[in-house]
Amino acid sequence: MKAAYLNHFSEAEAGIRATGERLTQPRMAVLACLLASERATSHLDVAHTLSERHAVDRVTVYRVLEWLVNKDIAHRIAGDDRVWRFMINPQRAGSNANTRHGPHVSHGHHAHFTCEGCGQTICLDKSPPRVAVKLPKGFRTSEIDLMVRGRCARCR
Amino acid sequence: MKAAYLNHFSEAEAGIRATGERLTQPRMAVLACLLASERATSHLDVAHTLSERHAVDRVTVYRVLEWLVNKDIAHRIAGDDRVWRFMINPQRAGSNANTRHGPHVSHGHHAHFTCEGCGQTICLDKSPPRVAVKLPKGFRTSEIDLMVRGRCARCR
DNA sequence: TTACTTTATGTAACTGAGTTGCATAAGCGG
DNA sequence: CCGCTTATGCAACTCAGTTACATAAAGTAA
Repeated sequence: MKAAYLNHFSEAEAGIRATGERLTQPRMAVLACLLASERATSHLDVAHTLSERHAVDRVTVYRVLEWLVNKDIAHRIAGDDRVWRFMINPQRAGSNANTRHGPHVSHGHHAHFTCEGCGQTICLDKSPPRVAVKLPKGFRTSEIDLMVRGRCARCR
Repeated sequence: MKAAYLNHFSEAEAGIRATGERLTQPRMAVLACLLASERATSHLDVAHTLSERHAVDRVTVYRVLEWLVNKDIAHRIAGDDRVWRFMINPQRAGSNANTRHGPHVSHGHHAHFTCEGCGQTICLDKSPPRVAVKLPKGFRTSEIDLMVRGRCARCR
C-alpha cells in the first residue's frame, strides 16, 4: 500500500519555499506527513510513517516539528499522555501568510477533540466553538485552547 | 516562616476519612499541601513544600496525587512543559460527594488560566466560561477542558 | 496491648519523550 | 564546481513519571 504522505510532497515543498529557508529532505518529508494527516500526529507517528522510504533521524524529526511550529505552519497540542502532537495550521486560504508579523502572533484559539475510545485527536477549526471567558481584574487573554473529550462517531 | 499547608491538616484528614480508605501521613500531607494552594501544583512543588517537616518519597507523592485524582478530590492539568499539575476540585459544598457513582463521572468542564509571564496556573471555576461546541455528526462530548493563556494582573 | 491481615510506603532500577554538543553532510549563492 | 552557512545524524544526556519488590504502617479483632 502506497503511503498517503507521498502525495503531499509538492505542497510541502511550496510551504517550505514560502518560508525563505532551506528546502531539505527531512523538512519536506515531515511536512508532507503532517499534510497527509487529518488528525494530530506525534513525533513517533511521523518517524514511523517515514521509516520505510525517507528514514529520518528521530532528533531531526523533533527539530523539524519544532521548526514548523516556529514558522506558524503547524501547532502543537499537549496530550493526556505527555506526548506532543502536531497539526497543520488551517490558514492556507489566506495565501501569503508567511510575511513576518510581530513576534508570537496570537492564533485566537485552537479547539481540538480527543476520542476516549481510539485516542485520536482532531481539529475543530471548521465550526469553531464560541467561548466567553471572564477573567479576574487586570488579567489579559492572548490565546485560548479548548480540548473536548468524548467519543467519536466510530467509538460511540 | 511557618508553612501554610500546616493549617490544612484537619481539613485534609476529613477529606481522606470521607473516602473510607486508609488515613496515612503522606496522604494527609499531600492533600493539605493542595488545599493550601490557590494555584496548580506540580509533583515537585509538593515534594519541595513537604521536604522540611513531612519528607515523603517522590514515588509516594506521585501515587498519592494519582489516588486523589481517582477519588475525585483533585484533578490534573497538562501544562506546556509536560509536567502534570494538580488542583483540588471545588466540589466541597456538595458535602457527601464521595458515594460511588458509575465509573468516570464527568465534571462538566475545567477552565484554567496560565500566565505567560510567571508561569502560574489558576482555576477559573468561579465565573466559569460559557462554551458552545459543535461537533461532527455522531460525536459525543463527555468533558471540556479550557486553557486560557495570557498575562495575570501582576505580569501585565 | 498484642497479634494478624491488608494495603501503602520507600528504594532502586527502569522507561520513554524530548534535548544538547559536536562532527559531518547537505543547501545554496557565487 | 567552490566555499560558506545551516541542517542533519549520532551519542550521550536530562527529567517526569512508572514498576517491582521488600518493608513498614493502618486497621481489625482478640
